[in-house]
Amino acid sequence: MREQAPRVRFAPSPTGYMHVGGLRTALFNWLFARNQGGVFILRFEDTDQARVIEDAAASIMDSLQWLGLDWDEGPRAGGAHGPYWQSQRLESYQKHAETLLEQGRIYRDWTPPQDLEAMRKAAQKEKRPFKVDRSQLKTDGSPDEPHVLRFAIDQSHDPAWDDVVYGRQSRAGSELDDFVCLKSDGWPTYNFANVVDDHLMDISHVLRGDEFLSSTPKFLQLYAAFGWQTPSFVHVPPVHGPDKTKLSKRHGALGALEYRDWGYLPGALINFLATLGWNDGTTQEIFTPAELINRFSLERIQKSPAVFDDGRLDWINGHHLRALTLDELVRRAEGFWPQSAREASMDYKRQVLTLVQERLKYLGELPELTWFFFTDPAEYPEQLDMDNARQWLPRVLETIESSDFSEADLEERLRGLVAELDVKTGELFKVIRISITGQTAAPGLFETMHALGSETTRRRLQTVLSRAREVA
RNA sequence: GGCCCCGUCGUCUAGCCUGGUCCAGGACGCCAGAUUUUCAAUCUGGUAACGCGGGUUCGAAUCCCGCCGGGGCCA
Repeated sequence: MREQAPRVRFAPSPTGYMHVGGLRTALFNWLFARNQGGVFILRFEDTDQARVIEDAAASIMDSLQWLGLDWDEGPRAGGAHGPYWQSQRLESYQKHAETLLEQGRIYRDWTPPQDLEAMRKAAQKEKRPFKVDRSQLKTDGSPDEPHVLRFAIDQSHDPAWDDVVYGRQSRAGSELDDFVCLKSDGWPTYNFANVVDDHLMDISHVLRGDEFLSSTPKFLQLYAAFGWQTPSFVHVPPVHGPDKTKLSKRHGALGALEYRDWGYLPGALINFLATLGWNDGTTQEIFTPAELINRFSLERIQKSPAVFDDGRLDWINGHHLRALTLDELVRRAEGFWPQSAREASMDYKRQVLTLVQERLKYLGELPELTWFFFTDPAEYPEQLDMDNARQWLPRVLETIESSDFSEADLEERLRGLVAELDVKTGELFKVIRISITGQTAAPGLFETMHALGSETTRRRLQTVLSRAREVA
């Protein structure tokens, strides 16, 4: 155990957008680093050239930035341990492989890929586990001929470690097989590059998905071969889809930027992801990022997988939305307004936001919730009773004729009308509501009328009245 | 197929290490009620779980064993 501030890294492969599962791993790394006053490093593992996608890295960085997961070292940030792209560190891998080659811990293997494939198939056919058998490999040849560099597992060394999440882990050395470190084209495998970089970047805690649990023993042998100190390992359980398999793009798992575009708040998504597989032991459900940083601890990370439940995300997001000050909400809402709101004044939009704030689950709902504040309804739901409209709307227009259109005055007059007409409040208000909003559900009636103003309110009531008369 | 990991309400989880206070607590969802001009928000109540079987023990969600189920890695 080291005394210095921890150094952690998030090391995605830029092979596509990053969905919420990967994001949570990044979040745990970040929370831990910030909680401990440590260093959060971003490194791109782009050694699988065939799978690298051009804009993926940029999209991943944009996602992290949007969420506020700032990294201290990495692309765009720099740092003393760069470069932070594995594709730019090839020489280093070759040099380190060379070292182990000289020590006999790595050997050259000229076995043609098709031979290896045949062995694999044979094993499968005989239903026995496939394991690379050194004696069957072609280990002599000319260094000029294409070959791979393979790590020689020490079968007598049973790797063991104390996983921060999963506890004591160990594996028999005899179960491990010699793995490729450098491919014939000189590029490193994930297994090799990963270990070399974590060491060179002085990573103290390797916090990553639990799919690496089973390859960790191999890594441990590499560390030992190099004589390097091993970092702490913190494997985190996967995020599952509704079908209880690891969340993937096949589930339609969204990326952070899509949540951004739907109008989710970064703080809400962080709140949600942090509590997927971690909790602070209290019954608190809603956290600000600062609170999460304060309370985060590796000890309280779960062992079991957690299903991604978007209903819960909506609830959390609604909560964060309601907690926003009006100014903040106005700022966040920019870009989510319906087209028709373009000409509207800022004051008016503020007024509208006040009315819908407690109804919003995410900002993308803004158009459907507010369109009628900017556009006259063109059609009306069938719940609009035309007979009632024909009968009552003239009286409504009369009643509000001299109103100053303050909420209080509108309320007083309309409630008075209810008494006069001797109808149910809900019945009368329903006709008015539908007439001015085109909807059966809307913000409070007086607030809405007040916001729309006298002229618009009258015009809409008049329109419905005309229609009602036409029908009759 | 081999190896590894996991298993508390539909979902997120507390509790498990240090057995009794747990006929299992909180939250989302759902249902009902209150409020009420609709919707929402809010409040109140309800719904619902220790995978199964053994064992240890006066007593097990908690400890041990087996099984079953799910997931991951290798290929």
